[in-house]
Amino acid sequence: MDKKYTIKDIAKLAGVSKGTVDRVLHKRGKVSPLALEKVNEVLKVIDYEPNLIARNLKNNKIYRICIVLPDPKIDPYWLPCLNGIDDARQEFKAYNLVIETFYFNPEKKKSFLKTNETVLGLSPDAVLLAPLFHKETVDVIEEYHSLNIIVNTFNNQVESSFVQCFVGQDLFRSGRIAAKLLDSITDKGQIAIVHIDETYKNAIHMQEKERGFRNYFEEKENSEYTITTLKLKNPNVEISFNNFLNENPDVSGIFITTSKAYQIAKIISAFKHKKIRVVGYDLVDENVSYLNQGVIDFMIHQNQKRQAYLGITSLVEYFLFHKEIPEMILLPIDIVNAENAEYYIE
Amino acid sequence: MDKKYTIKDIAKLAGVSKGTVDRVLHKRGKVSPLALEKVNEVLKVIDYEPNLIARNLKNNKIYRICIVLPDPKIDPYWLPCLNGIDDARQEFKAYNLVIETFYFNPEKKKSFLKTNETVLGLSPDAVLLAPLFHKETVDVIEEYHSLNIIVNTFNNQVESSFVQCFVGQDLFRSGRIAAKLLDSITDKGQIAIVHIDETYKNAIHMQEKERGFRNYFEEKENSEYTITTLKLKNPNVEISFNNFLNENPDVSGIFITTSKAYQIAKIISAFKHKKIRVVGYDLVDENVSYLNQGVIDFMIHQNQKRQAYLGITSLVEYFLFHKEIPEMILLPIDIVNAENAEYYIE
DNA sequence: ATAAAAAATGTGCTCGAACACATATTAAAA
DNA sequence: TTTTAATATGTGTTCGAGCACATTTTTTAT
Repeated sequence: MDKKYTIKDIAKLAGVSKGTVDRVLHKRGKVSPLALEKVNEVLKVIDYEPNLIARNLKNNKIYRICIVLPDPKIDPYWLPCLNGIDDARQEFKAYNLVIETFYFNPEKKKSFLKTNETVLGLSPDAVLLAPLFHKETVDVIEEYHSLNIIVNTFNNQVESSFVQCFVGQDLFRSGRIAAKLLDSITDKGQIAIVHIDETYKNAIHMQEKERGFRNYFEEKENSEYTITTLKLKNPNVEISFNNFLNENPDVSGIFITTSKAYQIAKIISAFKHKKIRVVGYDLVDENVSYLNQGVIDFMIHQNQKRQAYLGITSLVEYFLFHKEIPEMILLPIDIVNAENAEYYIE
Repeated sequence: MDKKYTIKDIAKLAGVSKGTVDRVLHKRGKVSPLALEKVNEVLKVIDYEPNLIARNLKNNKIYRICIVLPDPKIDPYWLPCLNGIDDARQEFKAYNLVIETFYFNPEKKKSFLKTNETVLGLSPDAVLLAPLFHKETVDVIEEYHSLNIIVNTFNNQVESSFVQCFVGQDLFRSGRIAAKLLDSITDKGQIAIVHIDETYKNAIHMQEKERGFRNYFEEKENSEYTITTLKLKNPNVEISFNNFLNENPDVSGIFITTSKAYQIAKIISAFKHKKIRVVGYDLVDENVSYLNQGVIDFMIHQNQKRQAYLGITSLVEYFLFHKEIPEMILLPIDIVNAENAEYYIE
């Protein structure tokens, strides 16, 4: 009853040859109305699922997927992505896939352009892109598109109709979550939103998080907080923030919009006056350390590993199994405290 | 350079036939020392990965996997599992797999035994089991084992050497997480651990969570809490708990060890005296509703969907791709508040 | 009516691993 | 040395989809 029908079965049932069935299934034409009718009749009754194994055995084209992302040696934020890429590579190693990683220097537009130039030269079937530089990205994507190379982006969103799929998180919502967390662990007083080393390339990220954060408190009636935004730049973070704390003794909560919560945590742990609550992003070692010490209360996990993983697998499954690529994959926004952190560290 | 070698390639390189290579690779014997040497020499140099697609095309055995779990109509806790099962079914629908679901009445041992009897009669290749009744489970697993049927368990752990893999969460740790959460949102006072409708079949679950919960506060120095355990049974939950609240005005936090936090939330939302913090389990509709109302503060997500999914996929990948089945798959323990709940509801 | 062109249909090979079976080689027995 | 047994090696088929090519049928033109 659960028997899998083959093209041969259909051919026999319809009284035609497998070639005809094949033509009907693939709408290749050259089929008489009568034969078409007969085959469709059979297809209506049975539930035909092509055997993907056989299909892939035949179609042994080598698909090449290139991943373009910032060098994790320069910005360790991207390090978990490598594990996600490895996972995907491992999972599909039986297939004819070449999955290659290409780094660029996240501080240099030129490096970004050059890396993409290299990738373009390889004419891969698809590219998974971490689009840091807005204008350059749009141009690059257009180039890929003109060569019929599919482009997925991850981590950062960029509005281009040539992007097949974006994998990432809803940053606005992520800001709201941070707000809710701080709200639940502090009473009243001043809350500081801290942007560290804001640059053109991550500004949108931070602003979106801030928007969500403020939105939460705006929606909440009779909220007893005042909210201040601070933009700090290394190497002056320590001095500036210390000054801020001294000038604002009523600070009860801090929301850091980047991976650099540990810088603030360091200052706070020295600042013994009162308990200040901290919420930040990303499970980099330093953050986890302060999380375990109780200086940071909650972290929000951006799940870069899974972003990279899903960015690749959606492409692979499209090539191999003809699965549709979704327009957007929004990952859950994981809340992490000292007790469940180990599950998310990767 | 990334070329995939085939058996034919090896044969040519070694100067033997593909039959001989096959015998060497599968250690089927009937190979002369000389030929063995020649083939091994080649294998040492190149990196041969058998093409799993071709292998599976040939070995087109139909694998049958049965999932045995409580009827979700009786206990909706199990409802998300169906989605996980469907996901797995969908993902592998191209392969020769029969994935069938069998329900039993979670309140009746007899039903459990009967369902397993039915499954045994089908002699599947593997079974994914939700082992509610301890003794009976051990016996059933032994029966499966004697028929060479692989058994994975999920949700509940049962110590039997015949279980290939357990998929679930670390309940002790989950208790600790709940403790940490309550600790971070309450100051001092009394904390109540509430077990609702504790029965033999879920007692271990609850106790393990309680152990973890208490362990957290034991480790913490100068904790200003007193912790009380309450065992409530329907239909007396409302009366008993109301009495408890009235007799203990210093209650500041509640940890409910089952999916029934909504019952407690209902009572609390009527009890206006002071803010009491609540942490519970599972994203059933009623709980989510109280989470959104702000009566429940945090939920812990047990991820039944993914438990079922991974329980199946580990089996499928073993059969299809000869992947090793891990002894244990521990899922992350997700912390959920009103803002990120939507991502986990399934 | 017949040839030529067009359309429809069927056949056969490929992909790589696995294994049955046929053939070749070597070793042991007569 | 020849026969027989044992062992080693090679060949060919299978799985299902896909596609090139061969063959058949139908249509159009002469």
